[in-house]
Amino acid sequence: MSAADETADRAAGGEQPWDEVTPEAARKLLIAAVEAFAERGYHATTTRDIAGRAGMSPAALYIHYKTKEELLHRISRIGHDKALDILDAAYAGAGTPTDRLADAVRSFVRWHAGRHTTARVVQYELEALSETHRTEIIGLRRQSDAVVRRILEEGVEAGEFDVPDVPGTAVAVLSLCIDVARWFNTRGRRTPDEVGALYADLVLRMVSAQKK
Amino acid sequence: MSAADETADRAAGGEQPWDEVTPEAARKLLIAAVEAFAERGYHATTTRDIAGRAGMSPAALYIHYKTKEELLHRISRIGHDKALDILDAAYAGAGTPTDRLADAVRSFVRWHAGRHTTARVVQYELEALSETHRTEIIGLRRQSDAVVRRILEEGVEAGEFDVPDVPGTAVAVLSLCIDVARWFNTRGRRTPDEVGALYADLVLRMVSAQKK
DNA sequence: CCCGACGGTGAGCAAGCGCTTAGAGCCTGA
DNA sequence: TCAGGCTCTAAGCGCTTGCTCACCGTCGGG
Repeated sequence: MSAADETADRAAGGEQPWDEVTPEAARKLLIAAVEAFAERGYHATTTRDIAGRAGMSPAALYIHYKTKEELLHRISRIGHDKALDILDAAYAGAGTPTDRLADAVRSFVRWHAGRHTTARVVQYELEALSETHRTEIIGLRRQSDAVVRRILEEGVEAGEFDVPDVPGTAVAVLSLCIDVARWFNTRGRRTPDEVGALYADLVLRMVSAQKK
Repeated sequence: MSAADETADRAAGGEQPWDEVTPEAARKLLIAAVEAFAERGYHATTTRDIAGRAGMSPAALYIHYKTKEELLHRISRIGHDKALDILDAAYAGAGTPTDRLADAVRSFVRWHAGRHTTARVVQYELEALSETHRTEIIGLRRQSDAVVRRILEEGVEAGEFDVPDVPGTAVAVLSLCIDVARWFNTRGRRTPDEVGALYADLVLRMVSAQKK
């Protein structure tokens, strides 16, 4: 990946992903699976389809992954880690709660728009995970929720936010951002950056203390 | 259904649904399908599962529906009609744009929470529809989008709203409401009414002109 | 009193599914 | 040079899937 690509990619909401997946064949299969799952859904995707997209035979899949479900779990786990990283980075950032909430929403939305293929799988295929894997992932999601709630609480304490219902608003903010993965379309008019900016503005309006 | 049930149901966001589906066996199958699709998703649901929930043999399904996909289409069509009705009613209502937007969000969210089983199928199983059926349904969704956009425009004209990006905000508002179907849980702390009220408040904050 | 229509069942077909296995090709190190 | 270990494939197994078909009970009208 060139330096220019890296810059463009970071602007789109994430660095080159899937680097952590090795060897290359395993990564190619995983990327093929992300595309297929995002297009048709986990259950409508066949192992033959995944292997075909990766230019390999169906049996090749089982050298790198025990089951089709393990593939989904790897995708879901990496994606949730990334999403949580984004929120944590915004929480740890400098500035007022207002700045940090705007930053969190902006970068979180940018990722869901720019990587909407991945995000769609990560956010909407939880039910297909095994019991064990699902509870693991749900733990990560609770952490995301906690980060947003904490930013809101700190904003309220600082007198910057007026939020009567912090847990409810945290759910709404996260829900708003996550659902970008469902409707966002690369062929649409907006770039991930633009959607991120729009959403950051909308969320700030939702929580900011009214000047009367 | 008793009068008390009807009142409780209307409060939950919709009158007794599926009345339009006859005969009774067809309705029982359809209700069973809604439950199964909402729980596991369309592709993970078998015709044997649907028939089993309805207390019938697998073959019975094909007396009332040509294919499994036709069942999904009937559900999706009826659900989208209902959702559009709710928005239209709010649009046609009395009061200022502020009142009507609050009403739209409140009742739309109440439906997505109270009937989240149905709503989940309606909102998240579009991809499983056939090409023809999907384009039909997408038309209905565009109408919903147009209604919200029109309320926003009228509010801006009336000077009640300050919305720099009307189409983008309309998408965000609808997205926020729709995603309730994904996370809402009957065993959670909030009633559909409470979520509706919270969301109506949040949306009004998103669009209302700031008093400075 | 019988008859056709209707709504239902039990059994099962063809196709496609996730996954396995036997073995081929190829790289690596002694 | 070649043995041992990886990676990958061709073939296919056992099972489930959406859907069909021959047949059956029930019931209102002539």
